[in-house]
Amino acid sequence: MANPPTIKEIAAILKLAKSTVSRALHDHPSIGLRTRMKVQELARALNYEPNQTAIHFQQKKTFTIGIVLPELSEAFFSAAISGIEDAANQHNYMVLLGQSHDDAAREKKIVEIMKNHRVDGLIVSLAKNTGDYAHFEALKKFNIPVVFFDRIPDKTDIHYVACNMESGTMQAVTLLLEKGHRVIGMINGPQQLVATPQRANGFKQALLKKRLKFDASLIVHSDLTKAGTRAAMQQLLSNKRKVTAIVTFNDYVAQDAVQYALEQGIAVNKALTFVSYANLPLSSYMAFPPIASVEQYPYEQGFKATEILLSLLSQKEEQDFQHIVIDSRLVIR
Amino acid sequence: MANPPTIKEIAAILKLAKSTVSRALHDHPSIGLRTRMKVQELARALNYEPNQTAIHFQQKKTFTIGIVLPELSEAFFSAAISGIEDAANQHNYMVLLGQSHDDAAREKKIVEIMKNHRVDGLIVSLAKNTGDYAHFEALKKFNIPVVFFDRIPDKTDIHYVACNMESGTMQAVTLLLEKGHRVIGMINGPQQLVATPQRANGFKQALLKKRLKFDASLIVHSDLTKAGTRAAMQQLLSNKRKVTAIVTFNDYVAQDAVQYALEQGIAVNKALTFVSYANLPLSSYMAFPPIASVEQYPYEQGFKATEILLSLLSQKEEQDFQHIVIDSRLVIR
DNA sequence: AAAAATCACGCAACCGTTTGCGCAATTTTT
DNA sequence: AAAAATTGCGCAAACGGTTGCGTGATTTTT
Repeated sequence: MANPPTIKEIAAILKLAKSTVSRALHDHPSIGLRTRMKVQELARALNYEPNQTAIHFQQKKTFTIGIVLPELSEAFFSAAISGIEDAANQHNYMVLLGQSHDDAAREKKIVEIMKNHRVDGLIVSLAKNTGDYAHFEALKKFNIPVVFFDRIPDKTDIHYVACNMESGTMQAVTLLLEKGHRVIGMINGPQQLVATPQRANGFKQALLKKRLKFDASLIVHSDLTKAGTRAAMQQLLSNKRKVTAIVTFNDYVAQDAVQYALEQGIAVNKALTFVSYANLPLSSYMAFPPIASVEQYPYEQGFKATEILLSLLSQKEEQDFQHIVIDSRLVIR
Repeated sequence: MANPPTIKEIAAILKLAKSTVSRALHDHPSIGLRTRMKVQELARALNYEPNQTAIHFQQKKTFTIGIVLPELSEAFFSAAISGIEDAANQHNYMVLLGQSHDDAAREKKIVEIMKNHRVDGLIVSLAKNTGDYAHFEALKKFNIPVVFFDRIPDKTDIHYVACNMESGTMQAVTLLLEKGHRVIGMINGPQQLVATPQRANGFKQALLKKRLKFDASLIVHSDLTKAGTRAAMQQLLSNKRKVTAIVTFNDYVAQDAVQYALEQGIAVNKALTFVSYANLPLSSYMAFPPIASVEQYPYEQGFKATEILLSLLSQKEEQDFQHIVIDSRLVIR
């Protein structure tokens, strides 16, 4: 048939009311066993399937969650989305996708489109230049909960899942210290990312614990572009002290930093040792991989964020703001 | 407000009919300029946004395309999905996501859920054990077009986008021949994948062109697992002739093959040269990357598949089956 | 100035499903 | 056997838009 069968058609054939058919299909107790059976039988025979768009419209619920993140082709996010999709699927939710390409304006547009599509909730990892959260605030008024993960706003009146970079960073720096490094640099990320100060703190803590002085000039920042990272490297390598180890913001930064070092004729992981954060499950294939990486559990973050969102959706009342922090962990190669 | 403003509310405030408001918002010519302005002004003031679920229901169209593929965390597919999302977004379509995890049963379930959600069309890359296409046939009856990409069914009454491996393989083998290699092996993939014979053909063609004899024992097969690849390597290296170059099915296979070679004390890319297929955009970071890779254009495949799907959606009449073949191309490192 | 054409808007049905309420028929209670 | 409770089903409204058709008011034509 061109058009799928509807309840109305079933009702007409059986000479019943639409409402009766609807209830029969839902095993409503007020419908007699016989008619219930007849209806279900015919429905099966006709290959009837409820029109979800009608149901969504009527129930004001779409069983769809939107997910907005910077870049699907980044390994970290593709792992996260995998976790999101798995969790959603377990609860029979669908996943609507949108990538911001790290552009705040596009992120805003996507959020609005998703709002109009009436997603039940949103899972978001911020674009790196998102500074204004108005488009997310607006969702609260429409009763669309948002759960952030990884790249989260620096606020407390939100739900989020994140990985605490402090512990992992401490472990990383401690490892380097134990290996004898005394002048350790860090290429940190943009200031507006929450993870940036966390890394800096972990860095300082590790030094503090060993009663070593912290030298602020050893932490430089990259905007995560190749050029930004190269500039950061240049800055670090021109430090008056000789840097023998570097902690990079993530594996992409590590990539570019290592490349720069090689160009300068530096023996990577010998004269200059690298430690990074495992955005990439594939970093093990790098030609000069960092000697250790801080695992950030993208799949788990996505999965957990989705579970929180779904629980928010099932409770009618406002819930307390959920702040789930997964501890990062150093993985030594 | 708890509830978004509706057309009905605007109509009530302005003491107009719903229909008038609707038309005014759409700049329908039969509405006077003054009322049109007034309506649009109020709509803006109230922050009115049409309820898409209502529109979808009414128009029997959701402006959503479903996408079903094996594994989001595989680099190839995550690049493809990126292309799909970009193309869809350009046309104001949304993307519903589902991963089959290479399980035919799950694939079928996802397709059905998407059908019920009334996606306008579907983009699919098959699970590797999908042998039955009934769940896709069923969609035709519901007027939901499907475009396959990369992992496509072996049929002609479908739309698809794929990458022809023959040309790239020829280029790869030709490169090796020009470098002086005379005993070239190939680790090919499972027989049921369409791309497998294509690779074999490209291999033979390249030899033929140089008037060289083809030795069937130099093509071995892997089931794409690590063990399968190692067995294949063993088989190749025990050939009575000394293999000096190997073409591997993809970068994962290359990974395992290279590892095996290193274990055997073979100087990779010196005593034994590797060429592969770039499923991984990140293969450039491998410790011993193949000297060249056949690019398969996942982003472009996804993008093109989406464009085809959208064009199918815009034409009311049945269209001829689209078979787009993108030529693979050798990329030398 | 009367007839015709045009303009600007309202009425009502429709998309498919759910659900509160009402009511007749049947069964149970006194 | 009459009253009360229960059972099984139908009626109709509602969700928020879109659209064909009708109609009164205004403008144009002759």
